[in-house]
Amino acid sequence: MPKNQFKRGELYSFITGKASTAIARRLQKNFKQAGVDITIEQWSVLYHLWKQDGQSQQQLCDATFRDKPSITRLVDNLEKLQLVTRVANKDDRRINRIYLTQQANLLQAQTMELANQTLNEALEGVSNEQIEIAKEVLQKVYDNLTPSSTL
Amino acid sequence: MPKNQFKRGELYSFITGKASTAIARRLQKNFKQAGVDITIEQWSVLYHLWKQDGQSQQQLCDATFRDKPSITRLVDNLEKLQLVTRVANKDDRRINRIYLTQQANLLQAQTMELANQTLNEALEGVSNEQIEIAKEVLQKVYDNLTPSSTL
DNA sequence: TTTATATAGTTGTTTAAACAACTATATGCC
DNA sequence: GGCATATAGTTGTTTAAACAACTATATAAA
Repeated sequence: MPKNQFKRGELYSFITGKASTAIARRLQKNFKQAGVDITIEQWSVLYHLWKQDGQSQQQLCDATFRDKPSITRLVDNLEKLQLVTRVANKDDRRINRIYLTQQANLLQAQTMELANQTLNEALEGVSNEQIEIAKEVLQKVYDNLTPSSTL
Repeated sequence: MPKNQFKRGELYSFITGKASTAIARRLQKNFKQAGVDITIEQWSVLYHLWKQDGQSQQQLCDATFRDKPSITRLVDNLEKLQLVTRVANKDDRRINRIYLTQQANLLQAQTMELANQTLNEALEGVSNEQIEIAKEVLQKVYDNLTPSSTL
């Protein structure tokens, strides 16, 4: 018999990612209420730059699980908002390094707090043990489906 | 102390839904390989119509967790593909009922099989107990963040 | 040095999401 | 009946994702 046979109805929510969609919508709403006028996708790029500034666009692709055109355009929009700057690399002129502006750094504490708050809203009533298992499952799913793990 | 304090790094994957994105991409790829030329979003509408045909657009909004403009345009595109038809309701002329075409019904068995197969790829090596807990957590997150549960 | 190949990033096109503003129909109240 | 309000659906606009095709630079091989 097949390893995992899904009862109808179970299948759908796993595929559509209703939960993560709900989290993203709530976070966007919380940003808006706080007067933070950036998209969640833009924030996700800033998030990785706060972890390490000056990453190349390719590094941001890997970090954010997006393709190169998506990052090109997100960086375009972040540049228009004066939150990052592209700096051409001297040694390898194919590479742009992306640096945060002062304006972007002003957003860090506030938005990280909003993200934490949003996750607390989302996970209200869920035990740490359950969260731990859910995270493991989601990580395993990701690893199962992401080519780099099979190379 | 706060109920759930997230270590940095844990936060990100929950918000971005990397796992569900990965599943959607794999399903799209599996559709393409099988010569099924529809998007996952279009499929998600068909999925709910296969469960119950003739739903109104509003019912499809609720079922697919999308807003009305999104459903309007998905139905537009599904109509262009001749997979559904809009039928104006006699009693209440505001309502369109959406009906599957024969062509759409031909896709049901194949795409449901591809979806099951994709989930099996995704959940390889994950126990049923873990899956059960992950599902509970995701459902709880959804309920926590979805207004209807608070009304 | 020339040529092939790989890597970094950009551009074009289609589909979809989010949000606001809109039209049309129905319902409830006076 | 006439008016306010709610509901169903559409349209416009911006942002983003996916995919293919492209340019520019670097590396490796001949």
